[in-house]
Amino acid sequence: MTPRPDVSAERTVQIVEAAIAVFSRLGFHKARMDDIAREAGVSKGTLYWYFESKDAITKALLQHLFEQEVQEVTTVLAAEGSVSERLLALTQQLAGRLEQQEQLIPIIHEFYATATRDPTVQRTLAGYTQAYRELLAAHIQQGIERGEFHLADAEAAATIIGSIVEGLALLWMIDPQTVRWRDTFPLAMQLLLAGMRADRKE
Amino acid sequence: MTPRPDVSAERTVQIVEAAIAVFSRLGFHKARMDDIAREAGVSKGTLYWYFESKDAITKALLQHLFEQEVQEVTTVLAAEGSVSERLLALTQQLAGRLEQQEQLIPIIHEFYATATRDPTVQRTLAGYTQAYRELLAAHIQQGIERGEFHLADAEAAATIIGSIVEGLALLWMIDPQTVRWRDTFPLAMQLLLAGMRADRKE
Amino acid sequence: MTPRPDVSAERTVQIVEAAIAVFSRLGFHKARMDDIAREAGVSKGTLYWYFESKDAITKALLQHLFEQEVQEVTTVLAAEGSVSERLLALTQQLAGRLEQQEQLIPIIHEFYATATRDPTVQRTLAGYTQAYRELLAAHIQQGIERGEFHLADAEAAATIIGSIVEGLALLWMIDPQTVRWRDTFPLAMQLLLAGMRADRKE
Amino acid sequence: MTPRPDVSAERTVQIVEAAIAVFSRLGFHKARMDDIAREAGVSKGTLYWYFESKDAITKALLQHLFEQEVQEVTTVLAAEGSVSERLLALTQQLAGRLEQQEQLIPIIHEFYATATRDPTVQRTLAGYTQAYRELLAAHIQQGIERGEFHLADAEAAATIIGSIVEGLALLWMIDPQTVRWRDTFPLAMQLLLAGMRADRKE
DNA sequence: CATGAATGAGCTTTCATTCAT
DNA sequence: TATGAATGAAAGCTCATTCAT
Repeated sequence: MTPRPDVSAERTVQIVEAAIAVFSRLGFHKARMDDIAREAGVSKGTLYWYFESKDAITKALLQHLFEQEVQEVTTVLAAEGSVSERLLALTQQLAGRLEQQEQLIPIIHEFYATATRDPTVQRTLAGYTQAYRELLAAHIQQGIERGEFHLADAEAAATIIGSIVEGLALLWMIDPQTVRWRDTFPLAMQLLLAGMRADRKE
Repeated sequence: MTPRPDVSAERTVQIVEAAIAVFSRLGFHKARMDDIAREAGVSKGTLYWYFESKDAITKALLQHLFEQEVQEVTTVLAAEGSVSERLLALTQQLAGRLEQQEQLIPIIHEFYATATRDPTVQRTLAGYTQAYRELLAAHIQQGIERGEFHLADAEAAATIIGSIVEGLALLWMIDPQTVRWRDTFPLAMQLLLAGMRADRKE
Repeated sequence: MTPRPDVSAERTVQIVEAAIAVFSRLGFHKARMDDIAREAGVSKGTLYWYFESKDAITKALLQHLFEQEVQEVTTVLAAEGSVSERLLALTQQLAGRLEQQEQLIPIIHEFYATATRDPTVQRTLAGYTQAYRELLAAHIQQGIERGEFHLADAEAAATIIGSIVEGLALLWMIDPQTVRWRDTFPLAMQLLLAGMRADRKE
Repeated sequence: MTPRPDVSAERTVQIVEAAIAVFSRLGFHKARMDDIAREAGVSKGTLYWYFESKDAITKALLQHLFEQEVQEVTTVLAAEGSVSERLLALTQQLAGRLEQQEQLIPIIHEFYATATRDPTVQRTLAGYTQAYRELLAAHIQQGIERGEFHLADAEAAATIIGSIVEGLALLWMIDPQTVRWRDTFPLAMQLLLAGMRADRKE
């Protein structure tokens, strides 16, 4: 008669978080369902009660991460100030995020790599990156209209910013010793914004 | 008893190229040694005659790919003209290369992702990206000394260019429909170069 | 506090009938307790309230089926007329039953097959087939005593009739296209009865 | 250079025979691939080198048995003498075979039971039983033409004989204590043959 | 040098059963 | 009585690697 509290939601989170921990430690392919179960403090069967498969856990995990990311970017870009200022603020925001989630970057890249061979993954990821780029593009367009930037193609500029984010994270993953994200990202943005402000004619 | 010619070298290349084909088709984790053997037209045992393990093939493969790349970049940057012109020429060069090697991008990303967990891969890849960045940095430094750029940190600028290359390739992999590498990469370089030429003061 | 009516009996039947439906559809080994629960419209826990295990459901199911069968055979054989006539009537009866219960035949065969390895199943099934054969034997014995049949061993003859029933059902299960039970079973009985009536001397 | 002798054929037989032993002991569903491997004295991997799956082993096994059976029946029926005599000889032959293969009968029935749910199994089994029945039918037809039998439908008679064979084996499987195959099968054939010889008019 | 049969640890997923509520 | 979340032992299959020939 006493309805048990619905633990479904928290169990799901619990499992996803365990998966994040295990994937961070071992990577997707070396992580076994047993590892995730042990980390989550539940049995292997419970994993399958809440998720269809290992892949399903992975997808939930990444969805979780991407949603957070788009959300944060939205918030930062909604602040006061010139578009340039907001974009520079974004670099700080993302630098912080990267530092927090260091160990997740390889998982994300493993997942990226599967996009070419799995249309569902492809579509999901493309959806997120498009949302991201559209968000940036809208702000850049605003900057163009306000006369802040001299630029024809806001979309392309947005893609370039996205590329720098992803590319720096990637180089950092390959070579964390030498690549200094914290300084380099703001510099990149400064140079890019300077270029966008400049009256180029060639 | 005429000594047979040493077929070692060509067998090695044959196997590496088979591995490239198979990895492209299936990805690293789904590619079986049997697949590579069949593709190379040799037996599985032969694979192990020339390579210690699947990982060893992988490393040879990466070497194969990156050596070519660094070589080409070196050549392009050795051309006549201002540093800006040479860097813009580089964008053309790399765009062409990307188009030719579409199918390799996901493999390379799989390896990037493993770098965090495999120190050998890490070291190999870091070595290549460093070589790449140093090459760029040297040219940018030249540009600074000639007064072409107003910039303190040639290394950071080199990293930024590298990031754009890698980041655009990544976004294109995720979303080939929307990301237009051919146009975006030159634009990125133009904006960046404009920024590097500008007298920034903040 | 009016005592609720005992729903035990109807729940039991409800579950057994659900099991029949599910086993028919999927076979014993592929049928999961979840499937039976869903089919019965109860929870999996309820299944275990009424039955100890999947095997217990199975045994109840077999009982359910065989009790009906022995009952019907008894009724048909209790009719008026010569033993031959009654046995021929039985063929009509069984042919009809087979047609109604087409989907049950494979399940029954799965249980037959397990008899060798499960003494309980063995005993249960052997009990039913013995009851069946004794019933037939009693009637055949009557036929012998009345001079209708020239035959020494009523038991063996009963077993033969049982064999034809089971064997035809089996062949029909294997090859429903070619085996025409409706015609073949009466013919078999006619030939057998003719043989039983004949004065054989070898 | 010295070609190794092809052990493929004998390995296959070795595995099938191990499977027969294990299936006899445990039944199809309880038999694990590990059990078969251990019994055959090879590794589990070797099983999969020679057979695609557990099912494939089962099918090879049964094909083996059925082919033998049809072969033996063909041989016995090719003997001298009246059709009646040959059919009676067949009962001896099959009784011997049954005794030898006692433990295989449950496996065969497990397989029969799957026919309804697996069209491939269905087709295979139907093929064998048809071959069997056609063989019998041809001989019975001969008996009809020679005036040995008074009978319209040789096919149906063949099916009846087949039913008795299968049905007796089935009842014996269920109740080996009470069903006496050795005596009952010849009696069944005698009664049936007597019926086929008799001038029936009802 | 080359072959390919053989190995066996490892992994995901299934599902009968239990038990707190 | 009834529920359904939780359990965990299985089991089929894969595949990098080895090694006798």
